[in-house]
Amino acid sequence: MPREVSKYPTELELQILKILWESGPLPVRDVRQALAEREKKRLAHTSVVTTLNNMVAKKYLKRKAQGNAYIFEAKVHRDEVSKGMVGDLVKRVFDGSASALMLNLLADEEFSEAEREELSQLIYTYRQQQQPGEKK
Amino acid sequence: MPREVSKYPTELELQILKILWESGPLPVRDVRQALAEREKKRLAHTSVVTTLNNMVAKKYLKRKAQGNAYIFEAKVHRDEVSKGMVGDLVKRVFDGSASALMLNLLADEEFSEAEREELSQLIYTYRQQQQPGEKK
DNA sequence: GCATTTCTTCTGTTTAAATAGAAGAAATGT
DNA sequence: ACATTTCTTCTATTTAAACAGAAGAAATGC
Repeated sequence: MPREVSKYPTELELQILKILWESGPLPVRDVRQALAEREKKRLAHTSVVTTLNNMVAKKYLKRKAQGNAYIFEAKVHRDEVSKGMVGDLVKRVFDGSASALMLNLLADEEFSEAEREELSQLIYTYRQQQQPGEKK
Repeated sequence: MPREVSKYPTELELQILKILWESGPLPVRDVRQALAEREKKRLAHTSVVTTLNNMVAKKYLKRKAQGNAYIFEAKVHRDEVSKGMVGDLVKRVFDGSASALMLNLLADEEFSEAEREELSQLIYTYRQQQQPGEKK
């Protein structure tokens, strides 16, 4: 059995998703240009087309005709993708423990004092949202 | 240009690393058995061998002769790998913002009240370690 | 009117990863 | 002694992903 289809976007797919999340529906040439400018990724026009069509097949994008060409638009939301990818990492690397990931982040990442302040604030915020006995 | 070698362990490689991190140096058959038991992954003996040797080539593992066979041992530490993979995710998905990942985690993951308590504690702990003016 | 540009669809190449079989060396049981 | 088990090394197969070129339709410049 060979490599299976990845459940989450690949590197290039993610770069394209980011472009479309930020700059709405775009035709191929604009996606290509954004890849060149923002990711320093210089691809042939047809390479971008192929990838975009693959992404439509994978349901990451939808496309609609505009004049004689197509424009492509993200069909998945940024938050679902992030959530899925983080969840996957938590499962695979930290055996399902989100706290373990937190710990790793706190220990390794360089947070400024301001950021640490913000983070503990956030924890309190989310804590208060979760009332005792609340379901779902 | 085709797929490039991933800088971080693939799924199977990670499963093997976890086995070796926890159960020290092991011969092929024990790795194979652990994959079957713990990951429900039932591979031919030679498949495991091939992967282990690839991992030696990638410097993830080292092997040494024991009697007529080899035993394999993790050469990379769990923390470096976790750190690398988390850092990669932060960079690719959250454009380098670890706080954005934190926010995502807090918003999406189901933390218990006790875990939230523990997390805010952790933030304080790490904050205190970082003295003003401290370098590195 | 025709050359040029602009798209699209189809086909093709290359490599990593996943997986495994064949062949052979060496130790082992009886 | 020799069949069997146990390892190893080498070679092979399959597919996804990352590209990109060829061919053709259709709009556009002048």
